[in-house]
Amino acid sequence: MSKPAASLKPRKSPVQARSMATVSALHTATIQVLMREGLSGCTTTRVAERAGMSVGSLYQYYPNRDALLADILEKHLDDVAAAVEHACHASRCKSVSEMTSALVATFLAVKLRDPEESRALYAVAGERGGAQLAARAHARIVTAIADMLSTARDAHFDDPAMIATITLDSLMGPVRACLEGHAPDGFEAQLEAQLVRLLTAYLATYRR
Amino acid sequence: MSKPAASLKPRKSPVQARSMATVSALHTATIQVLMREGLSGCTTTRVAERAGMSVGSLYQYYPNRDALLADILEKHLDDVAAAVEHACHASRCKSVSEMTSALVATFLAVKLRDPEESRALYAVAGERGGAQLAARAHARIVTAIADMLSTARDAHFDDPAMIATITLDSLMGPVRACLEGHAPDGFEAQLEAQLVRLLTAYLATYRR
Amino acid sequence: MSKPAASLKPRKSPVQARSMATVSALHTATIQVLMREGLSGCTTTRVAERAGMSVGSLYQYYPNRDALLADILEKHLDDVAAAVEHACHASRCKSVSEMTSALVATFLAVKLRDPEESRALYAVAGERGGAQLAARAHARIVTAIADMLSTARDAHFDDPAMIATITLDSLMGPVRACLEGHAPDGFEAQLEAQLVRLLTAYLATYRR
Amino acid sequence: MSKPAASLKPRKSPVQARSMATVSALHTATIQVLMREGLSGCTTTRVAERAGMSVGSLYQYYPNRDALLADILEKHLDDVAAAVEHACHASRCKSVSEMTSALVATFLAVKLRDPEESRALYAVAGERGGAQLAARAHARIVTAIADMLSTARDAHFDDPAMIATITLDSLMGPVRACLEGHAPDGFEAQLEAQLVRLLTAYLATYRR
DNA sequence: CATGAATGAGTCTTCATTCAT
DNA sequence: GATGAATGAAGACTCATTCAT
Repeated sequence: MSKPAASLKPRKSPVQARSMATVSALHTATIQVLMREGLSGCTTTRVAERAGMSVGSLYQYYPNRDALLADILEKHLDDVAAAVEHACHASRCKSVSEMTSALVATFLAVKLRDPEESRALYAVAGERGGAQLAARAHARIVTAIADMLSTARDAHFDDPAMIATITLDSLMGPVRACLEGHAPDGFEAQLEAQLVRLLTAYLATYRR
Repeated sequence: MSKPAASLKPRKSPVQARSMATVSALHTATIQVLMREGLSGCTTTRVAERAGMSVGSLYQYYPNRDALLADILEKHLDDVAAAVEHACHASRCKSVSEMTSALVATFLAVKLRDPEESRALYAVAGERGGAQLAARAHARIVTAIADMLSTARDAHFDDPAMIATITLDSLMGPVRACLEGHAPDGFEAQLEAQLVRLLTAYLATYRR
Repeated sequence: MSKPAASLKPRKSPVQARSMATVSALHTATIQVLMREGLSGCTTTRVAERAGMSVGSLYQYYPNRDALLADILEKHLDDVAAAVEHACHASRCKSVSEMTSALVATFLAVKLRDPEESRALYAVAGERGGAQLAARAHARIVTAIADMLSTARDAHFDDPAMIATITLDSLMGPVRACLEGHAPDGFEAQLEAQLVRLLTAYLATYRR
Repeated sequence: MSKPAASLKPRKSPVQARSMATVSALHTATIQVLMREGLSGCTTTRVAERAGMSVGSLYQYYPNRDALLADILEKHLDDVAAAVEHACHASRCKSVSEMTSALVATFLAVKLRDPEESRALYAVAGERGGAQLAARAHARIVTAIADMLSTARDAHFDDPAMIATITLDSLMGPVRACLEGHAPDGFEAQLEAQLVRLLTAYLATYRR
């Protein structure tokens, strides 16, 4: 992820079974290499090798390295955003406490489902193209949360977008820390309960 | 920050005035290049050039590029940790509300004093060696917060380390988001107040 | 055109109608790609694509890229040589002035009929295998001109081959310059007249 | 010579003795590789190797392959143009016959001084960037010849530029053919005399 | 026979690092 | 000590060619 990158879009739409398998292999391989070697060690050769194919094949599916990285990042972010949007929608008109529980549970579920992947992608999100994708996903999620909060049965928010932003970001902090390994033993076990407590207490200050 | 890096320690202890000035110039130059060109564009030649010296001189002070990056990251993290430790120490035996205010104010002050620098360093922290440094600083800060919380006049924490971790991480989330630019207009203005509100509400749930 | 190229000959003799059409399509496509993308941009894939077939099919007709390029060059050179031979034969026993007019007219006609093609092929002729083909065609044309000159009604040449060589080459110079675009406006319009004047004056110095 | 080529200018001005030697070595090596391997075989690695240095060093002096090729072409063309300009200037106000002799002698002298170099550069001149350089040099020489012709003591030219173009191009044709090896034995020996004869006869048709 | 995905050697170019001056 | 030219391994990417479908 750097430079001006001609096109970040994949070259072929993976319609055929073969293509899908290949793209999927690349996806997995990229995550693995990213984890093991870091962003700068995530070379096209290494990814192709790990995916069991030649560099040439990689370039049959992605026009350049950045497009590959952007693609896996985007897919991940889309998953997360979609999951949160769904949860938020389902929790409309509930109480703040219920909203919080659903949000935290959902967020942890998607983010910690494949911790390796989540962790590996933080590096990608930091770079040029990745930052934009991350920003878009962030905005999308903030909107979903804000919309949900607006319908809270037992609270009123003058500036839902701001509250939603704080909510999301203070949720992401511990999740990220957890993924990056800054966490005492047994932290993860209590993570959900603590986050629910944190956010519930926060949002409850807006109870009407 | 990559590869197995022989030694990440600076070559000379900056005892002499000259050395200190040189190292300082390198420090500044590195941050600037990091900001302008990104991690991968932060080459030794460019850093040396910006610092007004030759590459050869840079290598007089650091055994390799990673050591340089690790050094500036470490210094930054030390600053932050020291500031938080100081604030935490000064707030011992106060009320949860006072603790929260002090902590948030201090954290924002150090992190947002030079936002560019903070942001640039996230990329460094993401790579190999940086993660360890970050973990160490994180642990140090958690300890400081936990120690402070243990003395809270109006609350009791069974597991101060866990609470401290959540506290710190949920503080870092919004700060990071802010640095990375995912923030609506006027977000920063309200940031401090909201974070105080968030953490105060959270810690207050442990009020005795 | 490069490397040691196993065999430069087409794989099949275009006996069948289908083959002929295919080879012809490749011929056209190659010229077009050559013109649009230059020699180095003239890839087998692009040629096949433009010819409306797959790379695999291209390789059914030519053993390698060089053979394809050599083939189109050879065809062009054969055309030119044949035209000149014909004109020279038809002008035997005429006056120097008539010979000159016929030669110039014929040469310009074939070379400028499709200027793009002629130009594109110069690049091909420059490389390895192309030089030999060009040399052969050159020799053939020189012979034709020399034979014609030997029969001139109003002049006598002691060394017809030498005179023919000078004649041909000094004709090719302006033609090439014209094709390559080094030519003032209106140059082309006067080209034929000037070349006739040039060569007539030259050959007339051998008038008996 | 292809693509958009950022900058075609050398990176350092070869002011120091060392630099000059290095650049000179690259110059020679490039010509040699160009001759032996053709334009497409003239790779940066090969050139550096032949010049007895590493690729890195080559890139210390030229920003990319095209700049290297353009530079040697430009130097050659400048030499030729300068020589012709000088000769033309020195022959002002002479007779057509004297002008012709001087022009032909000068042109052959510069072009055949180092035939290898001249020949190798034709391929370079064919490509994108090279064509422009060639066009510029061509125009410069045509102007020089036209200016000279205008002052001819024994002839008058209504359109000196056109005549000069024909003159130059019909001179270049045989020279080029000679360099490319399309020439019977003993051709070169008579070349000068024949070219003088050719051009003198041509220009004499404009005698007043 | 046609197809086009797969291959991988080979290109250009960069950059961390060294060392002669 | 400082300098910066030289090095060359390594990376991104291309493309001629093959071969399973």
